[in-house]
Amino acid sequence: MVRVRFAPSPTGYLHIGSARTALFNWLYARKLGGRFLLRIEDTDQQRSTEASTRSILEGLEWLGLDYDGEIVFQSANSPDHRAAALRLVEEGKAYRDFTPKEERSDANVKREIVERARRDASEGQDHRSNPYRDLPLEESNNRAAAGEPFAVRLKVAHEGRSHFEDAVYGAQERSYAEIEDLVLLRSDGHPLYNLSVVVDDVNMQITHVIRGQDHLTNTHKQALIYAALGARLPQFAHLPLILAPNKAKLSKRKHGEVVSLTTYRDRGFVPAAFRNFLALLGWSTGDEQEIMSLEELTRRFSLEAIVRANAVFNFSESDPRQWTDPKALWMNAEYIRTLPFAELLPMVRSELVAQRLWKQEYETTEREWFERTINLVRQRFHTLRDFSQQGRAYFADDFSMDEAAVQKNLRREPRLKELLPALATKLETVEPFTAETSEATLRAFVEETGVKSGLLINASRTALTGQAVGPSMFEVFEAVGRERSVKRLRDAVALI
RNA sequence: GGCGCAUUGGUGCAGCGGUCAGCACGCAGCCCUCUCAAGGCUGAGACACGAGUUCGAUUCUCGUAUGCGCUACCA
Repeated sequence: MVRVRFAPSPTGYLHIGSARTALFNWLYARKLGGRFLLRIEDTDQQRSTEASTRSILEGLEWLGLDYDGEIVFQSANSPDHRAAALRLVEEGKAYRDFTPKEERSDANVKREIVERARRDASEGQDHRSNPYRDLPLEESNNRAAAGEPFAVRLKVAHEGRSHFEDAVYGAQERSYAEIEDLVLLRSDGHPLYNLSVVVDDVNMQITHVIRGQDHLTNTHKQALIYAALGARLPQFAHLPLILAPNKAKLSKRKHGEVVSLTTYRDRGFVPAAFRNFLALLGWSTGDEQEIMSLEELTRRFSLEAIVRANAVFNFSESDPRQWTDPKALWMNAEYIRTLPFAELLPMVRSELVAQRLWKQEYETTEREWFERTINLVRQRFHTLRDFSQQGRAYFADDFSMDEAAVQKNLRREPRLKELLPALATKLETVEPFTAETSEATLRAFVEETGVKSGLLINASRTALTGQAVGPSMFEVFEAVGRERSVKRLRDAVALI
């Protein structure tokens, strides 16, 4: 049976790249009737937080990705990891390195790595030159027993090549000569990442490791650990990375909240829309279909169709209208306008509740009106927030007047001072008060007064909604209702 | 520095030896129209470069360039 896992570090918010990794793992598991497990890699005590773990769980839930079994907290397994390392020492597959720990400042690691590599190369230093590599086990045991600190390193063979088949990137090969005797256990006894992942993946019986491409080359090291442990290698599938517009790594420090999944929830994304968008970053069906439900994504998903090139997440810090990828925004609007009302309702409700615009009647006596109104306004909304922002005038009387709209549609024509109240009076007696009858009334009024219909229509729009744009005005009359329409037409005079 | 991976319009993807190089988002124009959307139509816009292989390369091979990743007693 297929068993996959999503293994985030709980350091900060859930990154959209991680979210996509989770999605792909989930899709793969669900497609094959397998298990989708969750492992929190909280071994970095300094940086891991409970709040972060919570936000990861919330994020998964928001995306609709449920996990199987209990959450595994990696820190709980470190005794296992340590035992595994020591067992490898006993078996001669790893050795204790008594070299004192080299201190390196975090800030310069990258540079130090490059410098050391250059130095080693020029000195012809090979990766098997550690003086403790061939220390007899007995002496090693004695020194350890005497309390001398040591790190544990894997013994990598002198000759040969490491191979594995990646489901996305194909056959991968690397010479052992390029791989150092990697540290499994730090001198303070803490297991290192590569060891921990492998031991946990073995224990969790993971069959497919689907993760970011940044792990591709390190997979050879992990393959060595699998071999030393005598465990079967899982199938690997590495995913292309999601990059910022300047093709750099997407990071919170540099790019801010666009990379955080919670941002999308908070800014009014429909989960299905964002999920759909994420699925299309680095994967496609091969045909022209882009809008897909979770069921459809599951049915059509395959590792073979994953793209190898990194994807650029296209947004613009300077343009608020493109605060995130325009296609994601488009897709969200697409979902908002096409989702069955019943599916949209809970999301609209919570938005209105949050903004104190919700009335219980919307689900009882005013249900019909509410549904018609939502269906009317959602046609031009992009996020769920719009229901309480641009849509406020439909649900409350204390909406704001857009100054530009007032200028353009009301103030430019002084005659509106008389026209609007007169129109209000006409509308007051119309029965029933619908889009059709309000239109007939307004058209008749136009005939009578000889003004242009557009003048009254646009003025009415601003009077009733505070805006210059919106749905067909006669539908707006009906949605706002007679009483409020009449009042707003009369109140608008004060603004002219 | 070494190793690895990648390279189709601004972005996301199709293409898998012969296509007018396709779709979506975005952009521009037109239609529709009471505004703005939606919708319809039209348009601008790409195979990184150089060698090979081949009757023929976007597609296969090699090289170059560029980008990204890894390289640590970080994860």
